[in-house]
Amino acid sequence: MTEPLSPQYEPKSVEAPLYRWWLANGWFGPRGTGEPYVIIMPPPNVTAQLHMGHGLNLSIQDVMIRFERMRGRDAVWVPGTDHAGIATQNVVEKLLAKEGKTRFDVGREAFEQRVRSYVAETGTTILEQIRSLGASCDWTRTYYTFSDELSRAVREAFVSLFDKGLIYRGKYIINWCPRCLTALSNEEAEKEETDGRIWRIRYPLADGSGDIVVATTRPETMLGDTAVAVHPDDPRYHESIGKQIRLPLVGRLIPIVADAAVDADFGTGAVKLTPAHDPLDFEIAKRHGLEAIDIMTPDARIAETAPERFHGLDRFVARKAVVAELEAAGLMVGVDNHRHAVGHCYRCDTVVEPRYSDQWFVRMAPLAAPALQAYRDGDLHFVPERRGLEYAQWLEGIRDWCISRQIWWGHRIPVWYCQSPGCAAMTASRTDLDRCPTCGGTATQDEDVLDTWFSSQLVPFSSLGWPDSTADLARYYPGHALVTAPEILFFWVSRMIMAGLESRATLPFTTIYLHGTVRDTQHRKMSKSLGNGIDPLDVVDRYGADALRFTVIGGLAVGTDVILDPADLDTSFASGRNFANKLWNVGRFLLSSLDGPVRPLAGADPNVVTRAELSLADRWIIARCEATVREATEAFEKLRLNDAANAVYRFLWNDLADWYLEAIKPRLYGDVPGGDVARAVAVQTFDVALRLLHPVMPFITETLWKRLPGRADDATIVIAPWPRPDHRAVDPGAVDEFGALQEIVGAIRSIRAEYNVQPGQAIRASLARCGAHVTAAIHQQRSVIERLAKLSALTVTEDEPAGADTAAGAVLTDGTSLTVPLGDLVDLVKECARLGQEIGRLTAAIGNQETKLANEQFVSRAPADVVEKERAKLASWRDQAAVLEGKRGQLGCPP
RNA sequence: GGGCGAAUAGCUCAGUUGGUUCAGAGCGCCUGCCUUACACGCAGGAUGUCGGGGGUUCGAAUCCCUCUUCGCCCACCA
Repeated sequence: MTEPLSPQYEPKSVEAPLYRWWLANGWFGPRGTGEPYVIIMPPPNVTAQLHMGHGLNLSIQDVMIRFERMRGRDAVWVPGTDHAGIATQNVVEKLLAKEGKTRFDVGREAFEQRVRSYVAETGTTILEQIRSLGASCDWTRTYYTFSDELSRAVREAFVSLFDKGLIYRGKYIINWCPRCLTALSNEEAEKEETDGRIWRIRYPLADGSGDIVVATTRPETMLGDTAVAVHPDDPRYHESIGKQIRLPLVGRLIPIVADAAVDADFGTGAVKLTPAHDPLDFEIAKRHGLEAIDIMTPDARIAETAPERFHGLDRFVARKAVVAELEAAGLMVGVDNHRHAVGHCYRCDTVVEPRYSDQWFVRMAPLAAPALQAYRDGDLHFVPERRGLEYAQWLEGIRDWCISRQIWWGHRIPVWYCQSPGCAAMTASRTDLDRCPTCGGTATQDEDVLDTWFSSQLVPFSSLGWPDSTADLARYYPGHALVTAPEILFFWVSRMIMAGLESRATLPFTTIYLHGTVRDTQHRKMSKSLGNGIDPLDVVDRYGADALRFTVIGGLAVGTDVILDPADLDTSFASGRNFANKLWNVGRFLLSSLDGPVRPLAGADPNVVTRAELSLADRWIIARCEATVREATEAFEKLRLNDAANAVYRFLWNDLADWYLEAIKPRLYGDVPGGDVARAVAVQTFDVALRLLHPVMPFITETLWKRLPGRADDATIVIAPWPRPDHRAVDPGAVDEFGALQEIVGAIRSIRAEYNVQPGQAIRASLARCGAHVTAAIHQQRSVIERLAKLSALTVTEDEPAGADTAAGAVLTDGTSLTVPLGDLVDLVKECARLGQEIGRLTAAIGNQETKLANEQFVSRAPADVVEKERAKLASWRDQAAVLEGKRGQLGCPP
């Protein structure tokens, strides 16, 4: 750890060994003391590869957990993976497809085995990738939603809900994915606005007395029609109610029924009813005792319940065939374009088919009520706040949750059916059953598995040992924050809240941070299929994890998306990469200037640096450091992570590096006295800044911090104490006075640039009309100003210096007059114009200000302090303008 | 169809309670510099009807109304 530092930061050589060192020392684990602070990681799919969404999500969580850890909390970040039922099954099915097989060819048990071994191989990949970002998880608690332990929790939750009557089985219209061959929950059927068509079809009355025209967006479903419905009060159809229709193409006789659910104003006001394939139709049919004819096979082909010529046709092929036949029969009245929302499978994007089938459901209303109440009571803190409204609205309109899936990869539903004809008992059980507990007959388990989200909703407590009463559970439940993308607010976050309230009678967390999405420059979501993704591992490899983290955190306004350019990583991650390098060089410079022990700044040590020894620059950087501590701490607390990161950035770059280090170089080099004090101040403020930055850039801060003087070999910034505000460091006088010096230096630099003074050429400058404090400051920091503005001499006079007829000049905001004699370099015409322009600007401002202050309304109604400030402003501007006029006079400028 | 939000520099966005952070930052752009920590750098610059219109107010990027344009969530008008 003591080899010389390279001029350019090389994250690759630093990060991996450092992470191993952290792990070896167990600093990410729980301390067991202090108030717990717990974050449960949203489990990535067990087959996932790290993408930028993870990069963003994990960076945020790690910042939060590291911040709280340094503040002394017993910070525990619980990582895990999700078995991801449908998604994982799809992956393995694709592998099988390459061998020309389906899961049905290999059989259920062999398939499950195949998935298990696949997951065993790849399951640790994503966790390894997470480590490369520097995530300070408690790896001893890594969970997996399909482990034996969590499977036991799933059974417990299921049976408990079943026993309370909150889980039931029944035949309803559910969302069916014909590709995945399973039922989906409402949330898993993503509605997408789609341009479609709506056809108007003539249905003839059986008695030949006329016809009725129905409208439909899915003509193929007519093969399963069992009625036509109209509104009972619709005068157009009053006479038709109760009559029979001869269903075209099929020949079946179906009734016309009246139901208030029909909207008379939509379409033709008459709805064809296909109870087996539409939820509204199903509802109406139930009320009228109508039959439901399922005309589709699981893979959405026309089934044998429809006329034979359609058998086996894909639903969209059948649609064309039905339309063609209806047209040929002269029954097609017309077709219109129609934009409507169509459900798509969230895993494979196939159009979802509403399907009548036997499924398991969770009764949600009783679970939703307390979850909604918690929000209304203000017990849930959403970031950004408006997301809470979405949460509440979803709960208000909650519908029962279909939890059974007709796939093979997942927690088998723990329900056994008695095979004895006389018994047929249905038993939910925590343990496997062979025999029916009622009659002792053979019992067989339900074939379906549970929705993946049924298991992941339990992780805030199942990952801590529930249903056993473990010490972990007692200490680390409930947790505190939950950080995730808004897409899974309903899938996961809401359900965790309901599950926590149901199983543990406590909210699983109280802060819900919902971050934006990572997008490309065209604001498209990054995706494999678009090829616009950024591989975080690639970014880490090029620029380091710290650069990635700073870039996303620093650019992350609360609740907004992060825009990155996949085609230009250099530019996308420039801010993080550049800052890391800057920081590296600040550290390199500082460390190289330290020889021997550095005196402490505070404490009882007789060697301590006293306040009297501090120069203005010292007091200023200490005050700025103090302000940064306050600003960053408050921003982290409010989860304004970008504000915190940028506050430290500004301090380190714009204050410490740009001004302070430049100011103390002569002292450090020994050219002027006070080097030991400067070293002490620089080391202390740098130490503080490193700690403030550590949550965002853990690797580089640790690397530099460890090299600061006086560190033991096993010292780590990971658990270093968070800097505390120190009122003794607050020093508005130093901030003002050093600010005046900065303005002076800036003004001289501007003039140098304006007149192309060679960077190496020292020039003279003089100041007049300074205030007492500033005069003192100038005298104390004369060498600093001379150095920073590259001056050969700086004089301070009461009045304007004589012989300034070949000088450039400027006035500072406090009225200080700056004169820079440049001899031949000064272009008099240009200088006159420059001063004139400045005067013009001031004159305009003075005019406005005079009008404002002449306004009786303003003077009488605005608060006195505001009026006073405005008066002072006016006076100051007049003063400045007068100084500039004087300069024009000296130069002999034309009026 | 219901609900919510956004529009500020070329790009991505800050701007928290209406008045000294009030017009800002980063990236990009222009000029000059390889000044013994850093060219992934230093110094100096340019750029805006704060989406349009109306209103409230002594005072509006900030509050209200309206229009326009984008975005998000929800939704069984077939």
